[in-house]
Amino acid sequence: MAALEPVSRQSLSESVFLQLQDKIVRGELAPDSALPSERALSEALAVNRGAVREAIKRLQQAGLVAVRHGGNHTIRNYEDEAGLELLPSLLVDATGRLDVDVLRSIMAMRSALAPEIAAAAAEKGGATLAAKLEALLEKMRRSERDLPQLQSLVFDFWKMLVVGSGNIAFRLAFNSMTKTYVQAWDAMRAPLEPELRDIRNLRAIAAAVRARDAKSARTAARRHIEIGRAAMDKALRGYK
Amino acid sequence: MAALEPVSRQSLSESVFLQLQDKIVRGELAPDSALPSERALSEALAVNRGAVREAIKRLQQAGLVAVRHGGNHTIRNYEDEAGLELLPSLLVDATGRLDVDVLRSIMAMRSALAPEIAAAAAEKGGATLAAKLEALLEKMRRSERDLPQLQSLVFDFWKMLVVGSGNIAFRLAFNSMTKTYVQAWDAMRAPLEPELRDIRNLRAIAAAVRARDAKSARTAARRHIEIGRAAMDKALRGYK
DNA sequence: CTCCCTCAACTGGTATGATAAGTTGACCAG
DNA sequence: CTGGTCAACTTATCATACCAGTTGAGGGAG
Repeated sequence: MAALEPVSRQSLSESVFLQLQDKIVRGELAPDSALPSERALSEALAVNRGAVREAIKRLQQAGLVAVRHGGNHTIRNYEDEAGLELLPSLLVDATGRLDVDVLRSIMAMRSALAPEIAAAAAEKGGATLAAKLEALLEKMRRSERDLPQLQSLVFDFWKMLVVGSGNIAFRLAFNSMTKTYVQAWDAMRAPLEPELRDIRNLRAIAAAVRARDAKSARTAARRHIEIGRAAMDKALRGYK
Repeated sequence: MAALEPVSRQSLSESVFLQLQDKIVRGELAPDSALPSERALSEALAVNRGAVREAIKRLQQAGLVAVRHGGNHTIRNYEDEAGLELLPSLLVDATGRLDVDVLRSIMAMRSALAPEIAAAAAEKGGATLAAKLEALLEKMRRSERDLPQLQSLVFDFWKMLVVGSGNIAFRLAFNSMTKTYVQAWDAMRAPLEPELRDIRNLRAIAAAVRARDAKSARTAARRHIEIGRAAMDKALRGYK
């Protein structure tokens, strides 16, 4: 039997939040325009005002609306105000389609961060971290035929590097990126296959971590990531 | 008379959110432990339950607590779950003191992103963007004696590059970083002065944008940022 | 006529109490 | 040990007040 998953339950405020967020991100609610009053929203959405307020608090935190006591809430320009945590909802629209521009943006960000993450991990790392990485590499060797498994292991490899880097900014950014990846986890597998099969450079990173050689770690990571980026570029060619 | 600022008014749910967030980030509320019930919290904090719920919704979105209907909410490990938007509250504690480890992390992240931002802007850019950058450079030349003004202009320069890069991931990450910077805006001015006065490399970036020369833009940005990083490292030495 | 004040009619913010729905653990029957 | 029932928690939702800030229309003073 296939793995069972918890049934997804969505709270009312969650639904309201997602619906409003979507309308804002799609531009259906224009920046600087006023949001309907809370009372009007609660009536239009057929929920109580508390649910609307909870949703709006989340929109406020996400930087999508500005709140002002006494006046209507206003839509903010998310490109200027939102943080990296908005990326997942930009990558896929309501129908589940991927936005290729956003995907390209993510690949560029990956290329920027990965080498420095590897370098930082190499500086901080040492034998303990290297051993864990090597254990993962061994598992990868045995999963050559199982691409999904390989994908998962490569992800674990990077997570380990990120944690090992001891850099909280990298780690938080990685978390944000992770939430974005899961949206496209399956879709990215095939285009990224060349990178997933490039164990050689991952080995080089692990070796560099063991040797505390930041420079080698950086170049190996750059080479590794560049494989995926080129492959993805090729797959995306012709999409605008 | 000094510039007046709007008095800051904080809603109840805002206060509750900040207080709980602080306790979680400081480890006072341990990961995987249960949050007091909403009713208990509203009584302990002497606010109505709606305010507590609004705060908890925000904590949930920030990845700091897991919400479960019927059971107590539980604290999550923010290092594994939170996104980049948490960085500001990690940088300064409740008393306003900066965390130097976090500051170092931010400097590393800056070093990773800036060169790629400049490169992407150079690829996309062209004369229009270059003209705007050059206008900023001219203003900088006239603000040599006014360090705060210079700091603000250099920031604008980078913002322009980020927007010009056309990369939404870079832009959102920049927004998150910005919210972090403002917390330490004044404190960072002196340590970063050597970087702020390094107009030469900024000129090189602008020229590279005009020439659509991504490679030159990248190296100039790297050189520029590295000046600040080295200066900050020096200023932070001995703080560990 | 213009200016300024007042106030009513919006807006969001807070408070309270009731009810529905989900979780947990104790207990008991088979 | 298994499965069922139930009581005592919890969060989720709802309805209805009332407080507080903002805005603009209207009326009176100059």
